[in-house]
Amino acid sequence: MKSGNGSVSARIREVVRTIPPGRVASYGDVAAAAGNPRASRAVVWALRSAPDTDPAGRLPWHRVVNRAGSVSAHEGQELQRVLLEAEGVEFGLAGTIDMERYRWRF
DNA sequence: CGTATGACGAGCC
DNA sequence: AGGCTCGCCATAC
Repeated sequence: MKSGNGSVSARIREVVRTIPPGRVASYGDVAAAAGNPRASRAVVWALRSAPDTDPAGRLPWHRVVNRAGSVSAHEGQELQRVLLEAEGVEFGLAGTIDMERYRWRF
């Protein structure tokens, strides 16, 4: 089954949808908002599997970065960065985001 | 139930 | 700074 709804993964996706444009959140933040501050890997799994399960759900996965404020996407890191910059998120020379400034507070 | 996967996080060297 | 190990979690098979 699609890992279905009602599951933690579904909850994670909802949390991610809560992140407004121009804001970012770390995997750990999303996990915490979903109920488990240590389930960052569950978030990875959820986002890793979600795209195909919610083509219409448009999950703003690009707003989720690692704690260091850098893009860890397995692919499409450029796309992720472009999308974020388009929303107003600035990247440092090291390719990192100022989490203190753009981190979304749930 | 045991093993493997995954875009993490924190710690250690 | 860069790289590796271990811990945590949810899901799939």
